[in-house]
Amino acid sequence: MRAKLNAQPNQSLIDGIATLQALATSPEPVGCRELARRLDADPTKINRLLKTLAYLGIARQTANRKYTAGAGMHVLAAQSLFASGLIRRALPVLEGLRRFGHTVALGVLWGDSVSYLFHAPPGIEASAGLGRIGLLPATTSGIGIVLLSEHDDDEVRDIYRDREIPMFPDGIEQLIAKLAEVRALGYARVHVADERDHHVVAVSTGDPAHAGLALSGWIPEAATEPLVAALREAAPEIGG
Amino acid sequence: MRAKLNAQPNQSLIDGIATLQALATSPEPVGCRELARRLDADPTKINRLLKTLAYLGIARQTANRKYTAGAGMHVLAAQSLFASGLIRRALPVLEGLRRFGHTVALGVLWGDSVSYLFHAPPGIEASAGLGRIGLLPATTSGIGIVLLSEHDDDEVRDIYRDREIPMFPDGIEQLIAKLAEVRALGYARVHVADERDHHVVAVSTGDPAHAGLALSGWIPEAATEPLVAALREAAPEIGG
DNA sequence: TAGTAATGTTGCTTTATTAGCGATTCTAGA
DNA sequence: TCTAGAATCGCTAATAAAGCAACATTACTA
Repeated sequence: MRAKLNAQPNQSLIDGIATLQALATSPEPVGCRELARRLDADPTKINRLLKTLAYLGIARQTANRKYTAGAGMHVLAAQSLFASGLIRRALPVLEGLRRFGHTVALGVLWGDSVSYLFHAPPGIEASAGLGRIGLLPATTSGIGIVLLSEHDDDEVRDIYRDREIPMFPDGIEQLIAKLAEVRALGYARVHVADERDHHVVAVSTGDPAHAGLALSGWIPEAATEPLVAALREAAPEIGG
Repeated sequence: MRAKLNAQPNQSLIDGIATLQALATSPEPVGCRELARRLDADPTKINRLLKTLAYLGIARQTANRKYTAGAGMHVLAAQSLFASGLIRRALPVLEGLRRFGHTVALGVLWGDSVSYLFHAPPGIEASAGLGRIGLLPATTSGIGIVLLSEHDDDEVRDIYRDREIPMFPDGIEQLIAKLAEVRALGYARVHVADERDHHVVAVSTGDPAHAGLALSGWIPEAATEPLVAALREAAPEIGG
């Protein structure tokens, strides 16, 4: 469930995290004004937030004055991903799931996006599955769908208010109906959006759910159940 | 080099990141008042910062009202570590360095701490090297020492002002002298603080340096040079 | 089960921080 | 060398944040 705004939120922190998010999702170092344009914010304000982040070591400025993630961001990242045990618990479990010969994925939902912590098709080294895929729209992802289904319908409506919804051309009601189906099933089965007749099956992990686990590939309807059972067996090992 | 404070830093963002750092480095979910005590800050302020972070998905509140990292933190972490390419570039390089039969490590410096992104002794799976070690005092680590040596002496004095320095009982001047030695050599060779006659050799990577690469184990003086050469060859593959 | 202590959160008011405008500095490219 | 765009600064007014006191919630013990 998404937390409600408290009585007196800190707007500077909201702006600062938005700046940091934009920075973290930029594949290349980015300039102060460009970032302000992306955020539709005043350049002076963004400059001050970036300079503050740089002072803290969360961001760093490259030789041509552009900004990118700094060592402090990597330390925070390591703490949250590694020291929390999420990746450490997950890697052997994910390795085990590869026995089915499908793509194995672990992802987390943030707003309307899914970040794939791990995504390994058959044939590549497990450790190479880290960071292969970045952020994708949540509604284009089986993991995204199963994690969205853990939200209230009202929350989903807020996330997608006045927005086109990728893969759901009929809009919010189509998405809400799909999420209801997923809730009833307890897992998501989604058609992959390419020419192959591939599907994703995905379950959530953690209580409350904070990550999703998926297998994808050529999965006929009849093969769904045993794969879901394997995912459900694996999920508590990761959820912590 | 540590960035200088700009003309108008954002104090709320500084406080917010301090709160987030304290949260990320807590091995267990932590309560609002406990966190305020650790930060020597007003509980109301910390509660508001935490609530704001929770609203953003960076933190989440557990069932017993304590706070821990949330999905948004994991997404930011994944973006900065994985999508930036740091881990993806590093893992095959680190795997290659294991041919020497020593412990291989990659770490980043933040303030007075080193976070080990990777630390794999001989005999364990490379992917298990992620997250094995958390935060350590920088001065107890070869990687910390080599990265501290990239700072101005004044910066180092600021970091350690009025503080005891782990492994440097004679204080700041002893540390400054060691850092000067490391600068002259271009690498760090540090005795491991246990009963074995083990040493670490470490070099920095990136320009400006933002991570350190190390080998540790039984390394006689005569074996230092070829190991340093291998580290120096490996470093640009990671530094990006 | 009731009481107590600790914790989490709110409302209000004051104050300090932040925002934005205009100016200045810096850098890259022609 | 000049120009344009980007980065950053200084100043001032406005608003957001801080802190105090009060209230709400929870957990533990007798």
